[in-house]
Amino acid sequence: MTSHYTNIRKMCEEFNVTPRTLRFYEAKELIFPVRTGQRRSYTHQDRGRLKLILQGKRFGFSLEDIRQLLNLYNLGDQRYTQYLQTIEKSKERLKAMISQKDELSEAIEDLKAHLIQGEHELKKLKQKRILET
Amino acid sequence: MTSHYTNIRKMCEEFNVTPRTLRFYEAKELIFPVRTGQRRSYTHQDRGRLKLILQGKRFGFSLEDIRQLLNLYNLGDQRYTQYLQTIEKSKERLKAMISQKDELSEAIEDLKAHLIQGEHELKKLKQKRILET
DNA sequence: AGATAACCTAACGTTAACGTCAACTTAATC
DNA sequence: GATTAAGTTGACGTTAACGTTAGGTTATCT
Repeated sequence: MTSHYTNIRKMCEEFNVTPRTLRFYEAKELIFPVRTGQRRSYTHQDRGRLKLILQGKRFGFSLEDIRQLLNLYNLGDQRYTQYLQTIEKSKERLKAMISQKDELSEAIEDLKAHLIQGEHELKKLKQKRILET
Repeated sequence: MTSHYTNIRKMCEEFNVTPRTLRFYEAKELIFPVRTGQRRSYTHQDRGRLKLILQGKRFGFSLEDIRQLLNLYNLGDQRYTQYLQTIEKSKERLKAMISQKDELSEAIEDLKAHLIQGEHELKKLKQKRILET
């Protein structure tokens, strides 16, 4: 185990977040840096979690959603029933994500069509300007 | 033109939002119901806009983002230069949306893999329980 | 050792997107 | 015509996700 510790500053640079953000995520129990004296030391695990957190955020999950999702990645010492529940939950979430993706695809097609429309109009406007000059 | 007016109550039922929400969107200049006396009357246009607003929200656009996007759908009396700018803007947004979609797809694959993993573990746990009983 | 830099906690401030409540006006109903 | 229902305008409250001081501690550098 090459437990490679990082301080808060480096962590922030690496992921382009502020110290306040990392402390906030810790307060919300999303990451668990260890303490060296008073200072925080971030581990490999924290880095992995933070990556997932930022990814989750980018497509609109709340931190609370993400916290629950993160637990999916840390099973192993869980009890049987809890295990089942978690899997059920993540299946639901998967369904939600897929439908969100589908909706996004539709909206993209929609916007594309509008753009093509727009460029046609643009051509017409150009023509008119030439004729009027 | 079959200008079909609707009151706030029906509008809310139709789209499953509260009156407060509609008034809020109006204050933010996203919809423009006309007034019949003091009361608001929602037009066909408002309905179309509201539909787009709710769709936009579902994949994480802010109301301000949406307000700008909505202007895309109401060109026609615009001037040439503005037109160009708007199209440029929407192209950027389209790019953002596509990359968001791609990222979502990746995350979905990721989660799927984890689920499969999870169900394997589950089987193992089951076996173990049977053996232990 | 004294200054400076990096880190800490605690607590209040901020923005978006409404919720909630009070006090009032207009419309509908008995 | 009095009551009830529906709608209206403020204005203050709320939650999430941090930003922003303020004031104190610990390393590090000179």
